[in-house]
Amino acid sequence: MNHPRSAIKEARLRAILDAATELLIQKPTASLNEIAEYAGIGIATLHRYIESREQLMLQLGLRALQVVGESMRQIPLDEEKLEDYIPALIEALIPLGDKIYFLTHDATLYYSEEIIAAEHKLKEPVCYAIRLLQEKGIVRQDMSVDWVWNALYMLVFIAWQQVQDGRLAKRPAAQLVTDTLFHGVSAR
Amino acid sequence: MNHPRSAIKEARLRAILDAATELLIQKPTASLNEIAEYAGIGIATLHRYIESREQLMLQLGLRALQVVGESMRQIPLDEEKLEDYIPALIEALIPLGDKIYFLTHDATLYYSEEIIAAEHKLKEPVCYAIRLLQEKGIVRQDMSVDWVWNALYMLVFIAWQQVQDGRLAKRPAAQLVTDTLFHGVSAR
DNA sequence: ATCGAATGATAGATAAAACTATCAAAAACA
DNA sequence: TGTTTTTGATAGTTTTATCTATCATTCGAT
Repeated sequence: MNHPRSAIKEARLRAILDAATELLIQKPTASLNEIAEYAGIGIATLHRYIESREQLMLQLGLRALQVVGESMRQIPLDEEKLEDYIPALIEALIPLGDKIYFLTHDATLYYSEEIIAAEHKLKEPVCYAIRLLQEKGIVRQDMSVDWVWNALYMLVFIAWQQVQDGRLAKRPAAQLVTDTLFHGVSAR
Repeated sequence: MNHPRSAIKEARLRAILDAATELLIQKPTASLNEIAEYAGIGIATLHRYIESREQLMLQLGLRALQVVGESMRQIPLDEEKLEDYIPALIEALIPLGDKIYFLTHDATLYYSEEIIAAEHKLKEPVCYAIRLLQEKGIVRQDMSVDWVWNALYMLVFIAWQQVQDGRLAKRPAAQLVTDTLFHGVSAR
């Protein structure tokens, strides 16, 4: 029994997922009733589109990873201009903060093998790039690839948060993350 | 009706909170029953010590902030050796990762005014130090104090996580965070 | 305008966790 | 040892959110 069939239904499902995302960022404990209300639909209809809360969260997580993955694949890993890869990546990732929000904050997703696998697959190309950068002497070799990846990820996330809260302008955010990641907060 | 009266009771309450902390890190969705079992006490006794789940979470959060605050107050803000402040702070903060875990991951705590106020009070002295460091030309002035604080906080947290997972040795963790915070991941 | 599908309001079933009450057994204390 | 307090097991109540069923109304395509 596949819930969505036509194109219209898929669009509506997308709208529901968008609304859920938006509300859950404001209020991570929002119930399905609240989500339905926020999306402007009846609770019954919500249940016609999603199988369960768990499935909803899983979908949000997977969709997030998918969107992030697509953005990431746009960035070319050019051997010539290797040092441009990370800055370009950051630039692309910053606006997606809302999508990855769940991945860091929803406890139920921690257990999903599916999510963990997808997340791992996602970081792979980035880790590969980081390894290359280390070999080329651009990134420190005494820091693990994993550490660099995590630092990158976290900085992107807090930048997005600050933009969200209006404490940081959108435009300079990417440059700030890049600067901080590569050179830290030290003056000169 | 104040639940804990004698010193023994307070010790027991502490033990319960410790157990709860430990379990909730492994399994953020653990029920009170599971927590009681993990702590090796009956569910009825657990309820004799805590008023409700919400109160438990609040207590864990406040206790975390208290512990962190105490550690932070140990670090002297010496005008002479201003540049040693942050490294010393990081050194002191790394082992406390488990205490601050909730503050970043439990959704119910987001709403507590009490927590938010305590958190704000906590960061104040650090932000003051960061401001001084900026004035002395040690920290970049084109980055907001808030940004530096968040970067510091996040790096400490991911370091603790990696130590926890055995992906990073305990000893070099603080140095790694300090290095990354001040000079980033760039080689040379 | 009409027919079939989709919706929303409502009422209610189900499930799971939080919380309470009770009482016999154990522990603490004097 | 005898008394008081605390505990743990158990059973039961309350609460809350998820999920289902129904049906009159609305929407959309023709």
